[in-house]
Amino acid sequence: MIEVYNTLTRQKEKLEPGQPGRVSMYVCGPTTYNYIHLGNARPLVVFDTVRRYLLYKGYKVTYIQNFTDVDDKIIKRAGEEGEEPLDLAQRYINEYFTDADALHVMRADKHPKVSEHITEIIELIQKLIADGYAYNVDGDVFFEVRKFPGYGKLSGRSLDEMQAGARVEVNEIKRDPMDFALWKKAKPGEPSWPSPWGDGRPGWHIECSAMALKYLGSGFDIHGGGYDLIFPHHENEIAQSEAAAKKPFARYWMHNGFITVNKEKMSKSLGNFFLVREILDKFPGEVVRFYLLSTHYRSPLDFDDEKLAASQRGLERLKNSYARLSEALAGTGADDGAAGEEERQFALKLDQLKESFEAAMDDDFNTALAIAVWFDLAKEINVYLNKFSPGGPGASPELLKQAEKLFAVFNRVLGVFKEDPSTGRVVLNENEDSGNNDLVDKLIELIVDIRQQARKKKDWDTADAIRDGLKELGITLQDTPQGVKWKK
RNA sequence: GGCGACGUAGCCAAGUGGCUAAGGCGGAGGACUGCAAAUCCUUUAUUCCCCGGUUCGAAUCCGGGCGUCGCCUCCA
Repeated sequence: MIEVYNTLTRQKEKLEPGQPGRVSMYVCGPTTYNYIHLGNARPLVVFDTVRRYLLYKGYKVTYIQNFTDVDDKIIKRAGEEGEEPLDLAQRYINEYFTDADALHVMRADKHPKVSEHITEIIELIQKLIADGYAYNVDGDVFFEVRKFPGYGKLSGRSLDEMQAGARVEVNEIKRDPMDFALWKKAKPGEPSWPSPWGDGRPGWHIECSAMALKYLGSGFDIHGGGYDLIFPHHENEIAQSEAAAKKPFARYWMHNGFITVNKEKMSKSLGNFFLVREILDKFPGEVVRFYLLSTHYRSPLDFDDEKLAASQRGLERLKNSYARLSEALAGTGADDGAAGEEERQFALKLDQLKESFEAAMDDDFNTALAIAVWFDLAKEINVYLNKFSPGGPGASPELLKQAEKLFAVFNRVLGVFKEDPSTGRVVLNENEDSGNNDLVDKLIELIVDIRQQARKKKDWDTADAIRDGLKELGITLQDTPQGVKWKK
């Protein structure tokens, strides 16, 4: 049984999809006026992981993530760069996929764009006007919040409370300061579309309502996004959608916590943001993803290079264990396969670990705990493998395969390492450049050979000098029982 | 001002009424090695911000205090 923390009810609830065996999800995607930053990346990775776990549990998942390609910030940026707003938005949509791919975020079933859903948006607004929830003031259309009784139910505040704060800009043409724009009258030089109220473009909130209703219908299962979207964005989505459809919009609202820098929210206005691709210059995507999942999704996550580096070292541990496993598996030829006490223990552990992993994920997608279970798996693999010395009796290939499979399952759910689609096996080093630089490789091997000759003669001074010298060039040598391993 | 979240080891981070307070990084010790490196193993919080209270029993519940952060305006 999966439990989900629902922002709407402020508690964990049993996940019961509207249609048995199917889960529909809508996640608010980025406004594409720049490369995405780490704060944008968190919901992508978090909800991608939710999706992956639901798939693992056998649900058919319909996953929609929009792009906001019509927006004030896009228009502003386009003006600065002398580019058409829609072209600029499309450019960053393409760039988005580069980053998302690096983080192993699966493609949504549909990535709808605002600019391609103007018709649906207009129809929705028309309905809201017809039903008395919205009004047109000379080409600007607003949603009248006082007409929607449930306004404030998601963010947990009342209209009166919000106005007590009274930091809302005064806008004479609105009936209530909290009313928000559904349709904005066109200004010269801005992208606009014809509508019954004159040329203009959609307000921010209406797009998500229109697209979610179109692709998932009202009463779909999970709506996700960042914590800061609760108000006003999601509050307004609920108001519009439920006013129009006369029934609940989304059943479970999930919100991820912020990425912080020195404990302060990472945001564009504070200027303390880090672009995903800047980070990817220093760390592989799998490390970034692993780091993003190392904390529960609702908690804040503080970012700095040190923490990523710590994650990277932790990930090495997982990789090593899997590499050892693969090596052992390749080496186990003729084995008695006798199921001794060691084997029974190990088999039992594997079962327990699988259960623990699922229990962690069932509990509101507790990836931090799930990762701990993953480390436990690595340890159990190591402990089991340590019982066998090279040349002696081998480990059980059956169990090793089972362990490998479990590792791959954990990996598939968390999406950390790439997977070989044909074998289902984990790919540990997707970014390693293979094959090129033949000459350099050959030179290194020549040097290594010479060093080996020195070592044979116990000429340690020469051997160490070569090792130190190569190290300074960024090449590390390891003398192992299987021979010398080197790494650039 | 209104509303909300959080405070667990040197650092990160699970756990929210009861077995020995997960896991990772770092540290320490050991195995391996010519020495290293890498790896593996072991170890690392008598205690969960502080003070009261409830309870047979609290990191976990309640009250108060201190501190940090967030939302209320575009933001993932």
